Parts: sequence; C-alpha cells; structure tokens
Amino acid sequence: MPGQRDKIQEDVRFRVLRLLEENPELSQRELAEAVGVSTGSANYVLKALVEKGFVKLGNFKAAEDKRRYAYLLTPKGVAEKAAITQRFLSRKMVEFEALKAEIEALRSEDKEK
Amino acid sequence: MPGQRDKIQEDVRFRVLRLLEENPELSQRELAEAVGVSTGSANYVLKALVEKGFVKLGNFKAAEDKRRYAYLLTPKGVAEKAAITQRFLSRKMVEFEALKAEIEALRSEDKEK
DNA sequence: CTGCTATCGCTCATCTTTGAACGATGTCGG
DNA sequence: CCGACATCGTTCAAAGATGAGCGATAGCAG
Repeated sequence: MPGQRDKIQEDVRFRVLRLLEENPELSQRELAEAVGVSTGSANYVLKALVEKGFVKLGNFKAAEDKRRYAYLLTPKGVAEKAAITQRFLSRKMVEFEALKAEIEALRSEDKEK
Repeated sequence: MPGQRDKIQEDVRFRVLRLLEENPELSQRELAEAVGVSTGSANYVLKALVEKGFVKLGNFKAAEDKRRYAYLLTPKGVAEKAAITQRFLSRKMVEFEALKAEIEALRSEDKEK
C-alpha cells in the first residue's frame, strides 16, 4: 500500500512547509516532533525539500551559530505549499468524516448494551 | 517513536477484532483493505491474535472451502476487544479534535488572503 | 581558558511494513 | 471431465522508518 505511504509523506512535507513558513528557526528535532516523525525522517524530508528548491538554507543568526540553519521557504516553496494545501485539506476532511463516523458507530454500539 | 507504532498496531488489532466480531467470514485481504494495511501485515496480525487465543480458526463453511477460514472471536477475544475499546475511543477523540483544529486553522488562514 | 553540559544536523544498524508471487483450492463454461 | 481463471492464506526480498549515537558547536561556571 504505497498509496497510503505517499499520502503520509505528502502530509509530512506539507506540514513541514507550513511550519517553516511560520517559523524558519525550527530545528530538525522540533520539526520532527511537531509533525510526528523520527529525526531521521525529518532530516530526509528536509534534504529533499532543499534539493527540490522549496527550502533554502540560511543562517539568519548567521555568524552566531554554525550548527543550525534557518530553513527558509523559497518563493517556489511557498507556491508548492499553496498547491498542496487543497489536496491536503480535502484528504483531511475525508479523514475527519471517517473518524467522526467511526466514533459515532462505536458509541452507539455501546449504548445498545 | 515506537509509541506511535504501538498505537497504530493497537488500532489495527482493535479494528480487526471489531470487524471479525461482526463478520467472521472476512478474508485476510478484505480485512487488510478495511483496516488499511498490507496483506502481509493482516496475516501477521491475525496469526498473533490466534496465538493469543483471541481468535479461533473455524471452517464454518467447513467441508466446502478448504482455503479460507472463519476467524471467530473467542470469549477471550470479545473481552479483549471490550477492554481496548475505551482506549481506542479516547485516542480517536483526541485525533478528532486535532484534525478539526488543523482543518479550521488552515481554513482561516485561507480567508486572510 | 578549561571543562561540562546541551543541543545541533546527520548517519545507519535495526526493526517494520509492504505487496508481488507462490502453491493450493474453488468456480464455471464448454 | 477438463482447462482457464479467480481467489485463498502465506512468504520474503525490498523498501521505509526509527532513534541512539556521532562529531561539532554553543553556552556557562569556575
């Protein structure tokens, strides 16, 4: 079921783009935790985003901390995020309804007893 | 993040138990599709449930089809499912709220533009 | 300055999951 | 009965995800 995986990966990419747009200072670990993946995955995703030109590495605290980067969205990255948003939103609304239905089904089953 | 994995695995187990309680005739493939995992995983999960004594293999179409089983919940399986239900429901309600919040956040961001 | 601690990005051995493929069994038209 | 085809449970090589740990850097106390 790679379709499932692809969706999850797109979700991760989207959330990363979204988070970085608001706050480019986030570290890989913070990003990982925020989107719910491992540090390894976060690193991998970030690397991919940089390669695709959606994110650019900057040191906005430039001379201060050579370890960490600022993960700045490029215009291309902003566009990509916008392009994904709709698909993401649709998917999440479907998930939302499914979840709602499942919860309700479970509850009404409980009542029956 | 194995906590995440454990939760997902419990979700799968729960959904399998739930589906089988209603319809023991489900094939592994149907089960896999219904819960959203691969056939390999479905097989693995089912095997584990049988080993733990939650599910018993029967051939309710006995002499008719030697390939497929009926996956019957044992009393122990029914009890397990009941025991998991609350935890599952709580988890899903949290997810529900999170999803709701994320969707709304995304929508209001859109409006701003 | 020196040592200690925390955190950075990054790697990779380890574990998990996937799904195409297999042998076996069932179905059905001719 | 026979052959073609569908579908069963099962397997396992390949692909994916994880997170402890590495070298490097920053901050801070003495």
